[in-house]
Amino acid sequence: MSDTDSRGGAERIIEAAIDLFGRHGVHGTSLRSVAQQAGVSQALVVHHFGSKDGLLRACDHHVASVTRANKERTVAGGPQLDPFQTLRQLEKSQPLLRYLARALTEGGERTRELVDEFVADAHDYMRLAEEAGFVKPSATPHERTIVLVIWSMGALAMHSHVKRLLGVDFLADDAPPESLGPYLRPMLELFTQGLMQEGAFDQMTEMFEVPESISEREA
Amino acid sequence: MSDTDSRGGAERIIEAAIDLFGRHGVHGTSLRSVAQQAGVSQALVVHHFGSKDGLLRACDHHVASVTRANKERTVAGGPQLDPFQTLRQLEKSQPLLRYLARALTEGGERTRELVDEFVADAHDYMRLAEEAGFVKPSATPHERTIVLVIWSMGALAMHSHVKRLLGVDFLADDAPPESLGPYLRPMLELFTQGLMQEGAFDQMTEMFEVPESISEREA
DNA sequence: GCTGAGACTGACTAAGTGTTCAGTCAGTCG
DNA sequence: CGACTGACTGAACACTTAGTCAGTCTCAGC
Repeated sequence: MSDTDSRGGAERIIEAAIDLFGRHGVHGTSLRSVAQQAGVSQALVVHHFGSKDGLLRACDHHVASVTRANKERTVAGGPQLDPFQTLRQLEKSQPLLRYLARALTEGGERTRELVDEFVADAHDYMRLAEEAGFVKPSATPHERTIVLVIWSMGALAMHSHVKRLLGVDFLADDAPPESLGPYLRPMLELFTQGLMQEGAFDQMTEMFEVPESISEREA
Repeated sequence: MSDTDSRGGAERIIEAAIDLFGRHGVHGTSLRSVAQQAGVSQALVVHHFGSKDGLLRACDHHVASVTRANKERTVAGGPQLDPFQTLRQLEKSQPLLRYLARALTEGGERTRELVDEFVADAHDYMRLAEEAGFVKPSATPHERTIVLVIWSMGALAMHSHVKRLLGVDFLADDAPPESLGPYLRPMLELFTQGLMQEGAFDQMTEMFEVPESISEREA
């Protein structure tokens, strides 16, 4: 909306689209509103991206490239429990994370590729962390990693409830690391001392003791 | 759709609305499509519920009453790790769970009440399970319960990815309990043996426990 | 100068949206 | 019987939607 914006129109449009798609969903966002927020005409949006679906794909591609570029930063940061922690430290990460949170649930087939990439990365980190002696070995390492990624993604998708219930804002731009405490502290406690007493395990696993068909799964 | 439907119009409309809202979202569902699926005119929908928002509230109320009615069943079932497990055993629970999964993420303030209820219930269950010797005590029991509920809700919201990655379908009507194995087995393993080795705990909790250590880090 | 390409726009279209309204029909009550 | 109620409908309403189109502007290259 500012008179002097050095960035090109297409770039401003994608930025506005990510913000509005994340805020109100795809169906709840019109090309008009995207154009208005970007300070351009609606026709220009179609001119650049062909259609609303084309704009959506461009947004996905943009988010994917940003997250991919951050993989190196994640690797350098040592063992990581939360795959989105490094994304949070990006500048202006709030709209991007909000878009990602929404895409994870209503994206359907579109987000499949991105999620698979998160899982693959997490698998690498877990293997490294296990070799470094940070995490314990598992009877089903593949499934365990998937469950952990699902929980992280799910918690991101539930960010509004997390903020209300714990006072932890996953989308905050300038949140200091210790502000995540009310979420991370019980998580770390669960991941060290566990949740259940020893006896409860055998009692509950009986129900799921099917032939070891799943353990065949491997990459 | 069927010529002879004993149920009243309002009931059929709510059922159709829950199905379509859960499938395509609120913005992606028109009153026309709801009326068509219910085998009724669009005007009747407005006649019964006043507006689209009124229909939405009626759906929320319906879901809330069903889940509330199942609280007793949950209590009788003993210690429960997943607050949605009993919902899954309902007949025709698939549309209801899908609606719930979508409402959890895009419901915003609307779903606040329902989520708070889930948390309050989970708090009761955790206290009972702790007294029964099933789960270990926690330094932050309140936050721990919230985190567990958030993970459960988040996993439900991620049901499409869970199905693709683990072959576990949270929304399946006729799924036998052991079909949840690939999800529940690593979860139980995490909750008994934990995830991290003993040494890793102190190393990572430093960041969130003592404020002085952080100021030292920055200096 | 001129040409052509591409960013960019206002005006338009056809379809779809939630909502309004007048009115039909089957019952119920006095 | 007539008055009345409530479920139910078709047709219209005003509005928004994604997408089209003709045409303007800027600017590099000849």
